[in-house]
Amino acid sequence: MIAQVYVNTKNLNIDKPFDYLVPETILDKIAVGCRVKVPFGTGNMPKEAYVTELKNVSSFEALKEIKSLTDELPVLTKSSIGLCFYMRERYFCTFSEAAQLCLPPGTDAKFEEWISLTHKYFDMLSSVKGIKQEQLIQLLEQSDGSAEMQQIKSLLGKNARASVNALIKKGICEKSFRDKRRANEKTIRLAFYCGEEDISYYIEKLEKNAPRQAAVLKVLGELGELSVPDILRASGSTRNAVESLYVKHLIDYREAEVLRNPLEGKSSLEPAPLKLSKIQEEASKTITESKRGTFLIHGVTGSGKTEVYMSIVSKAFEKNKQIIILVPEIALTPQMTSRFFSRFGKNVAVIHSALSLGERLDEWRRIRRGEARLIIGARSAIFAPCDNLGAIIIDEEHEQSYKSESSPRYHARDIAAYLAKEHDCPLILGSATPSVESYYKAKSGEYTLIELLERYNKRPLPEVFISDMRQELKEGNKTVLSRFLAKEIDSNIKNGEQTILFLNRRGYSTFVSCRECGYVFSCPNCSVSLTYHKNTDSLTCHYCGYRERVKSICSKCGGSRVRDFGRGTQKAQEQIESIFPSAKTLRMDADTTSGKRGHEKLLEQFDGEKTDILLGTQMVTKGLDFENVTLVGVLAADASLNVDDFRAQERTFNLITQVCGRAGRGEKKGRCVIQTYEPENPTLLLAASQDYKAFFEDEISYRREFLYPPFCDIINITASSSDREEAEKAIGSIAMKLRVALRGYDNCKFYGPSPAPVNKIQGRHRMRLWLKCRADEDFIRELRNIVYENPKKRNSDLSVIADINPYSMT
DNA sequence: AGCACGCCGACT
DNA sequence: GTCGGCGTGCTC
Repeated sequence: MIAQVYVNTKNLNIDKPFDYLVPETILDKIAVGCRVKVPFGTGNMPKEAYVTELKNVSSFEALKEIKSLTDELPVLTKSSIGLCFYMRERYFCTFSEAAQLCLPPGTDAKFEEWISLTHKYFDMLSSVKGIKQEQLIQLLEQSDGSAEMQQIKSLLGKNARASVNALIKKGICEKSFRDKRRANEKTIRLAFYCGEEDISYYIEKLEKNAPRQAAVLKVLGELGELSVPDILRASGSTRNAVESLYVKHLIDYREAEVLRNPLEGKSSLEPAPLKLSKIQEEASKTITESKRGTFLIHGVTGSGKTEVYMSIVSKAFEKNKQIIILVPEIALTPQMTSRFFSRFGKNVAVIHSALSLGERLDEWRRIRRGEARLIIGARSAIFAPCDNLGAIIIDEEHEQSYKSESSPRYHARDIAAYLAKEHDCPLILGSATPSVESYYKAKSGEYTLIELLERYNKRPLPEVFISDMRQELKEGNKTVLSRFLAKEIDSNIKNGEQTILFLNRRGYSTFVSCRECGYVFSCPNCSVSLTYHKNTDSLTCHYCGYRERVKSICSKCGGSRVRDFGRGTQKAQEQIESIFPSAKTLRMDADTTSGKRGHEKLLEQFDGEKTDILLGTQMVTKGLDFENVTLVGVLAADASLNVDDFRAQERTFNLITQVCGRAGRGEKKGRCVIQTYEPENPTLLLAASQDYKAFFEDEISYRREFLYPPFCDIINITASSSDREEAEKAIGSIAMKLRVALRGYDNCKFYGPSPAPVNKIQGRHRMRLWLKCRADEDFIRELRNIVYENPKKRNSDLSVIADINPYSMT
């Protein structure tokens, strides 16, 4: 038998099928989707590879043999193999880069090459020639006869391999390979009864003279296999007693894997019966009865989307199917997951960023075995190894976090669409503010639109006020708070109600500049302005981490009027604390929520302690649900409105909608204050009246007129290299070929090539070419050919990245 | 990528 | 002669 495999590599040159002979020993075990270890290349270096096909003939003659089988059972399902090929085409990545996302976490094999001295090396030393060979032998002698190839390379430099080979030929050295795995499944030793007679026979027999041993057997008889500590706890016996039973061959041990369930210890509550409103019931019915297709649930905050999801899950469970629910990482709070856990108990697998590698592996295995049937997780959970999907749900589908910003640059929505089609199951998108793309598809009939526009408890939406900050400035108010907002906060503090303030900036201020010449302190590596951090009194680059001390003298003109510009959360906190000295204020941003559970801890603090004001960045806009919050303030709506991006209006609308959703979730009515220097802006006005449909109509006509998604796809091609000329040359040749090749396509528009908005990151020069087009299969294939046939110099660090419908153009 | 092979100049 | 730098082609 012959196996066709793809090797584990990021290199496109070897990302193609290779054939290997299947050895007799694994003939009955090997299957498509298994990982194998194969000798690869002239050096026969061991490499991990994925079996994609089993066959009887090959067009190659000199086939090598597979070295060993890694998995007893296939790790890649048929469906994930198809998905990997799809991603390989669409996202310009290798098969194995795509496969990595589908595979059990932390189990990829890394191989080390070790060189050691042979037993008889001493007799051959006379044949050693040259300094390098002597150096190598010296190294090996000093390190107990063997060393890792990497170490040898760093000592001997480029021709290390030649010297090693020479010594191997002479019989002085030999090479071997060791493999390393990151997260092996944790195992535990279980004891079980293995006597010949019925267990009660021995219990009776031992009762008199060895009551401890009898007790052990009793426990094993009742509970089956147990770990030794568990036996001792349950029987009150001793280690000696257990050992004696082992010597008597009445018990034996076996290794078993331990599942570290992250939900362990959390109580499983008796689920309240699922009560659906008529509208919810109808929504759920529409979806479950039509069995396939894409559904967009436009559900305002508090309309009870979650109940609809639960009902869909229940129905899928009845048919023994699995379900994936994607939520933004930030929404994976215990608050939210415990609702699903209390209803579906041990069937739930939750995948979030705070899990350890081992915990992730355990969850993966539970899903693969079908023990976990409801999978809740962020973006990458879409790759959960389900072979029996009954539905995929993407909550808050407009969220940017569903787009991967590193290779493979996929969008979870696209992957979900592919999988839903493969498994012939429905895909459900849910949002209070659907992405313009999805809503357009729903309106044009490609998706089925389901509207849940009534708040569950008929509670009114918060009242929204707009504060004109120009007026404030004119009248001498230079603080971050308008007088109206300040008054509202004050009355909230007096009433013992809580306030959330949202500021779309991080750190102390955005940038530092000289007021005399206008010079902006920027990063020497990345050409972006540096951000001032007060706690370290330093300027930091948010791209590369570069840091410098703050200077009081301008480095360009020598002027002394160097000031920070804009207001960040730290500065706002200071001002707010001085305006309300008796109030308790908490700040929430990337700096204060770092570390495991940092985010969670902060929220507990806000909920539990008597905190008046929560001040923060993006994080405060999402998923927080506190009854006592009755006032929400957007300190600088302009900050997100004036970003150089065609989605700026959409983002601002979403943001304000979400922020407003935080107010008045309890009995009391909420208020929301939006501060801006542009109070007549239509997006702000529509956001204030919470009119999504009107906003959509505005936005879609703008997208149509200026040709933006959904009326086109955007493809971003970035060439970067530490050699600026090389990056320029590469992007230039791609541009030229693209222009020729795409002449036949309508509606293609080129922009560039030009330096990318951030034209240097970590010493690499970045050139950008982007285009508007229809990214269908043919187009992508053509693009793939052009991007990758680009001749690359041997020793260059040139990289060319293509990104379909990126969210960030930096 | 990582390796071998082959070609060329510098030096024991 | 031969060591070592570098360009080219191949990996089942």
